[in-house]
Amino acid sequence: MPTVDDRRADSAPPGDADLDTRKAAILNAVVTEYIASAQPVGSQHVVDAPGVSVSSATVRSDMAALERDGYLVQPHTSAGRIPTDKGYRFFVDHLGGTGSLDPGGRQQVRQFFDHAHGEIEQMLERTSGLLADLTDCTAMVVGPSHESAAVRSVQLVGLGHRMALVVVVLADGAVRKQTVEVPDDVDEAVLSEAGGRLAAHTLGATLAQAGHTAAPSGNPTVDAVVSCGVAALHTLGGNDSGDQLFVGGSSRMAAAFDAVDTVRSVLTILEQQLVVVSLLRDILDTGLTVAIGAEHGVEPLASCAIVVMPISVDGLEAGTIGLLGPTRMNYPLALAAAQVVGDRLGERLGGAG
Amino acid sequence: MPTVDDRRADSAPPGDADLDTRKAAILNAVVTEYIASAQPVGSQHVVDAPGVSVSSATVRSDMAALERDGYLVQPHTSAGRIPTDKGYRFFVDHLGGTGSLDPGGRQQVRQFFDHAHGEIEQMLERTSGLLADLTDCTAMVVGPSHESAAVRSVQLVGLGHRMALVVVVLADGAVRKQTVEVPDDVDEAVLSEAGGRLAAHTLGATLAQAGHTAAPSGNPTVDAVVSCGVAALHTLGGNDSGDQLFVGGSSRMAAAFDAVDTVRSVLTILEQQLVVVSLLRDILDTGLTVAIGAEHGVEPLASCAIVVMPISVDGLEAGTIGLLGPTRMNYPLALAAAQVVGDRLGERLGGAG
DNA sequence: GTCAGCACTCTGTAGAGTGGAGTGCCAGAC
DNA sequence: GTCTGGCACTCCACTCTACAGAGTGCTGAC
Repeated sequence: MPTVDDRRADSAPPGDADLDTRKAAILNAVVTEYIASAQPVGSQHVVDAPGVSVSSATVRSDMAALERDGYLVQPHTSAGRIPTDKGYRFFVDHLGGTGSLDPGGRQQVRQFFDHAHGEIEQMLERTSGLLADLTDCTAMVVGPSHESAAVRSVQLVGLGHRMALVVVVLADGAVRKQTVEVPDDVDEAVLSEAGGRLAAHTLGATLAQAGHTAAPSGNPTVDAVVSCGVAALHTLGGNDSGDQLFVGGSSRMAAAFDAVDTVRSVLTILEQQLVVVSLLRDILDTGLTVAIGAEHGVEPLASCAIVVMPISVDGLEAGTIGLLGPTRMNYPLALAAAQVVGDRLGERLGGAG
Repeated sequence: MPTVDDRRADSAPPGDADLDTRKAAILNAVVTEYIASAQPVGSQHVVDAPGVSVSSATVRSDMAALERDGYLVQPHTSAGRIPTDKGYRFFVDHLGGTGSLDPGGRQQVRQFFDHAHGEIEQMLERTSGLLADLTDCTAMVVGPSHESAAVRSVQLVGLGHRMALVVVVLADGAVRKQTVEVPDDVDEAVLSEAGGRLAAHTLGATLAQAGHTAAPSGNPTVDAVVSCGVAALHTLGGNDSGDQLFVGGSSRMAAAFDAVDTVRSVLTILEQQLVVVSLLRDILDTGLTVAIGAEHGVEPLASCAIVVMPISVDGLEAGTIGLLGPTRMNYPLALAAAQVVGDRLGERLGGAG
């Protein structure tokens, strides 16, 4: 009597990559319908899908095969099927993959970038809102890293009360500041002189490259202020590891799940900037555009999928876009939106910096 | 036969203000237990509370009176009671009102401010996290408004590609920047000259006061750059209405409610900076410290309460702290935490600016 | 004014019954 | 070999009933 194992051995080798055309069509239909309805999909619902011109009985047997191969699961016997992570993966890689934005969405993107103005931070913040609106996902936008930007200007501004501000402008237009305490007897002239020396010391290098000491002047007061400034620059250089993250539409996560516990744990992750930024980076580094379910390895996000898209300016990476949703998110839409918005954002950043 | 209305007329005038001592003790006990358990409180649970040395039957009759007067409600006949907004209001105003932070919390606050460093924005951001940790509420921190801060320094920095950056330092240490497009033939010398003229034009005034035109120099190129700069300053002045808002611990809202719909609508509000900032402002303006349920008039937050606390530096208001939780939030704890953290933050901002 | 006792009400849960959606398998048709 | 209609089966979701438990309001006595 043939066992289940025998039967599996009979079928196509489990090395996947290609399902036969009809199975692929069925998987496609199941994923599409499940994304839309969030309900397990039965064989009857699949019968009318394009590429599936067979009866429900045949669909059932194909679905059973898809389940054996790990693309689908049944929540319980005699229920419809829902896609596994592997099923979504196949869908993204070989089927509905990328779609395109509907005309309304394209219009929205065009309007946004036509009217976008203001500084980069503000624009990134609003972009996260736009993406969330377009896709109904939570959007994450990581700004360009300033690590490699050269220092364009260093200035010391007195604030009174023995406090002064070191203001650094980087070549990409980013501004960094750091408050420093200066000796009592410092006047504008000393600040200005010290500022000049700081500038001479740092200009053209990156913040991280700025040395720890500066050449002494004749004036001990100036030297004291300069060394405060150098210390401040160093602090700024050290802090700069943390790229800027803008999260938009976190309320969408509450709409995506009906278990309030899931919502809470996902939100907890989103509050940790460092975790989010390095998560997006990790996904990009593994060469993926979409990380589904357990693929990204962050346990509380096991029921989520993440779409990432680098923002490139003149061929260089200048930030990242991320979209977070349930594993049954609308991948074609999310990919299209991330692509379009990422491109436009890249052009824009290139034009402005 | 006496009607319900007759009975109400018999009891103390509904002008509230004072309940008799035992009723107040009972209300206190109900609120306290409901805050802790989130379950309707029955007469039996109240019997042992301090100030209530009567039998459950008597408690029941008092609770019925409290219900008639609008302090308590029953979710259904034969259930325990839960406090109404009016009940919480009485609790906050006349009963458990303010408490004090437990030693662990006080320690946490001390440590936080001992180790806090970095720029103000970073500190406010982290403060929102601290408050969320202390109170298990979502914390909102509004930074000082820079509207009235005088301009300390204006600088023009070239970025290449016909772009330049106007960098403004305000007396309170805030830095504002705005990218401007400048004519093609501008070199460092022109930028520097134009920067000097901009500074002379603006120094000492607030951004909003900065005039629209500057005195002409002899050099038309410089004048062109200066007028770009003036326009940029004006833009900056206009943008500054939006105070900075930092929201921490929004995941706590998911833990506070079990209806995922409520969570979603509250999160949606939290995403709208403008709404949140003006909400906090409105509450402060009406002279309240706590807004409970419908009191603040924002419908989606009807099941929430908000604790607000101004941050004052040298007697002047320099920001706001807000705590958002369910109406059954721990008011004594929230008030104490807001008070302590607000005070420490005020001292700190005073010392640094 | 307070209290013990009692009848009453309502919820939450467990168990039984039922309809429906969906499956797996099989024998027969192409 | 592949596909199909038919059929028996499974399990969920829903409804209904019964019942224990928590809590109340009322009443008559102190």
